[in-house]
Amino acid sequence: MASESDELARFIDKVRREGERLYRDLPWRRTRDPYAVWVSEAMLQQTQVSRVDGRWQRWLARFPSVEALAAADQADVLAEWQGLGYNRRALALKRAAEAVADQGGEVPSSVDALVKLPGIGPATAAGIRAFAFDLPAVYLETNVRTVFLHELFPEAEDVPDSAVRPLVEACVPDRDVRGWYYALLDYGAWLKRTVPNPSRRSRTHARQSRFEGSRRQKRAALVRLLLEAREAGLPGLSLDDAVAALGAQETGAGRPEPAPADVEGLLDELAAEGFCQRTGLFWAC
DNA sequence: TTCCGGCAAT
DNA sequence: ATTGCAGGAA
Repeated sequence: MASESDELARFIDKVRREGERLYRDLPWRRTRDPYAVWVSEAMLQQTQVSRVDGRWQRWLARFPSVEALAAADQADVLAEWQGLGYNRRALALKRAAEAVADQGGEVPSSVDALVKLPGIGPATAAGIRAFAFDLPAVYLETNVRTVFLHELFPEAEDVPDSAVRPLVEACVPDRDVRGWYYALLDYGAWLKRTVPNPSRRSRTHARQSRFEGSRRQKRAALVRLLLEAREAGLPGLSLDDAVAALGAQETGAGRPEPAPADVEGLLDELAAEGFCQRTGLFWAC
């Protein structure tokens, strides 16, 4: 009689086989340097492998260690991040590096210590544990979720992570945690190109609001303007220049130009988040 | 729950 | 024009 553990054992065998068949020799799999692995995890949050490849190498060449990143100018860090998206991740990574450097420079390996660092949540903490330290971890992210839903919840809809997580936990191997999760990631990534995205049946799955014309797009444009002003040797970005640039962007796209007060509000929010500092009618990073 | 970037594939 | 991405924080 087929027990639940038999089903799980067959599942594990299949994932191992598929993982071997579909193995991706990604650059960040060729290092065990915790900092380098951490940077890869941070970059890969909501960002495709194809875009991180190249940028990860360039980042490590420029900021080769926790100490180097901690000592770097934040604006340089932000500039190096451009194109990866979600600028907050760069700020969090920089701040976390400063915290780790203050604590002696060793990247922690416990989930508790990792999650205390800005920008590191349960998934990233588990990724660092598994890939850098080869330690047991419950790594539940989109590719892993895809595999479990496809294999173990083939018909279910609106599946909560609370139903998936115990299974992920039950599958954590005694040895080669790293290889197990590589297999899950590679099989999951392949599944999404092969069958209708199983992750869509997760309760976690959410559609994102439209980017074009969004507030998000304006924020990103302002960050670029701040970096350009700095690059040009200016004391900062003036409200007038920001209003003009954003106005041109919006008008060119057939949208109404934002009011100066709105642009000022966006800049002040960026300042409050630590992207820049305000002095009078100038914002500098 | 909502917000946060940017891009390639479709 | 839509989709989804090795998620985290407020």
